Amino acid sequence: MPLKLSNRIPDIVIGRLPLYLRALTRLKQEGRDVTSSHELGKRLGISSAQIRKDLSHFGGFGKQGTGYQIEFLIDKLREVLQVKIEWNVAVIGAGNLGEAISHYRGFTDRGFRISWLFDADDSKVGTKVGDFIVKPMSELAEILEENNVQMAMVAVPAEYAQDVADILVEQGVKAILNYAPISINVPEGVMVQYIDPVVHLQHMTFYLRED
Amino acid sequence: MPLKLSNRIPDIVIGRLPLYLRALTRLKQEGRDVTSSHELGKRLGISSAQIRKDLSHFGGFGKQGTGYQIEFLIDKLREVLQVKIEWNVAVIGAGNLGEAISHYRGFTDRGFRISWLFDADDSKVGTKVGDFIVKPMSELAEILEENNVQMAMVAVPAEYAQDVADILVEQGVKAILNYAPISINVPEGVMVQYIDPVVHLQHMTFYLRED
DNA sequence: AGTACATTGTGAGAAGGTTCACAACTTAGT
DNA sequence: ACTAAGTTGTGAACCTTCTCACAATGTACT
Repeated sequence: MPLKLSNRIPDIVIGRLPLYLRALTRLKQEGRDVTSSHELGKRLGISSAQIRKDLSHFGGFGKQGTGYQIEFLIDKLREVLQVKIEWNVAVIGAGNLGEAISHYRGFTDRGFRISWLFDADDSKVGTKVGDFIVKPMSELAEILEENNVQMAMVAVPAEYAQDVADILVEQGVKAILNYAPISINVPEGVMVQYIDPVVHLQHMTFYLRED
Repeated sequence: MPLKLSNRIPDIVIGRLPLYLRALTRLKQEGRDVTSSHELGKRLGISSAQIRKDLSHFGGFGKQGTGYQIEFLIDKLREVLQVKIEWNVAVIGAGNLGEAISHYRGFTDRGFRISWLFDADDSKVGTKVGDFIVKPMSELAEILEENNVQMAMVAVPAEYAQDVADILVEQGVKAILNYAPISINVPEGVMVQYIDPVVHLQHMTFYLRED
C-alpha cells in the first residue's frame, strides 16, 4: 500500500513527527503494543486532538475504539520521515563538540550514521577521534561528492560556519544541522536547522521573573 | 526608564528574541553601529515586518528613517530576556555530552555560567572535567538549594532523565534544558526545552524526496 | 528649503494552526 | 443481543500568527 501524503502538510506537523516517533519507540521498549492519542499526548504535553489530526495527514493509522498499534505506527512514521534507510552524515569540526557528536550513540537505529569527521586543524587531521580518523578539509569536497552525501553537521567556530556551509552546498548537501551560534544563508532547496543551547536558555530566562 | 512589557507577549515571539540578540551581537563584532529590520531579516531569513512587530511589543526601540542602534537594541533585548545578569547552571551527566557542554566557551557573555558538573558514576566523581571537579549526585540537592539554582542541563541517558528532572524540580529548578532523547514531565511553572539532534535531522529527511 | 529616499511602528486583513465536538467504530462484559 | 466505555478521524469554529501597506518620521543632498 503506497503512502498517502495529502496535498500540503504544514512544516510544523512534520516537526512533531520525530517526537511522536521517539515516544513510540520508548513505549515499545517498555513492552507496550498499543497506545492511544491520549496517552501519547500526555507523555508529550500535546493535546490528543492535535496528534490525531497530525497523523491523519498521512492516512488512517489508528483503529477506532482501539488506538494505534505501536509497531505499525513506528513503521509508518519512519516511512514518512524517510528514516527506514540510514543516511550518511558528515561532521565538520573535530573540537569538543564534534568529538561529542562522534561519540554519541543516539544516531544509530534512528536513521543516521556519522561517517566522516573533518577538521581544518592540521594537528588534528589523521588523529583518531572516537571511531574516526579526522580528515582534512581538502578532502571534504571529494568525499561529499563521491558518496553523494546529503546531510552534514557543522561544529566549527561561528566565524567559519558560513564558509563551511558554502562548501557543503556547493557539493550538493541538502540538509545542514548547524551547531555554530550563527545564522547561515543557503540557497533555496537547502535546509538548515540550528542547535544553540544558549538560544533555549535565553528563551527560558525571559519567564524567570518574580513579578 | 522602565521596560515596557505589553500585556501578553506570544511565546513564539520570545523564542525569536535570542536569535535577534545573536545576530545583533555578530553585527556589533563586525564593527557596525546601526542596522535595519530589513538587514536583520535578511540575515535571519525572517521578514522585516515580523521583526518590527516582534520588537514593537517592548516599545519603540528603533528610529524611523534610521533603523536600530545596535548597541542600544542589544542592551534592551538582554534586559527583556534577563541575561544582563549571569545565571548559574548545573550540568547533570559527565559523559561525552556533559563534557562537551563543560568545555563549550559559548555560554560566557550570553548570560550563563556552568557552575557544577554532576555524575552518578563513582569512578567519575572527583575527577577533573574541563574546569570542574565532578560532583556526586548525593550532593546535588544540597548544592542546588544552597545556591538557589534555577537552571540545569540534563545530559544523562534517557532512562534516567525523568528521575533527574524530578530531583531538579524538587530542589526548585525552574528551567531545564534536556539533552536526553526523551520527553519529560514537570509540574506547572517549570519549563523544559529539548535538544535532540536526531529530531532535527528527521525533520529534514522528510523533505529529502526526489518526487 | 525642498526633494528623494529610507525606515519604523502599526492597524487591518489574510493565512495558518489548534481545539471542539461528534459520528462511526471497537471491545469487553453481562 | 445489548450496553457501557473507549477511541479514531474530521469538519467547523476558534484562536494565533504573519504579512501588507502606509502614515509618520529621519537623513542626505542639492
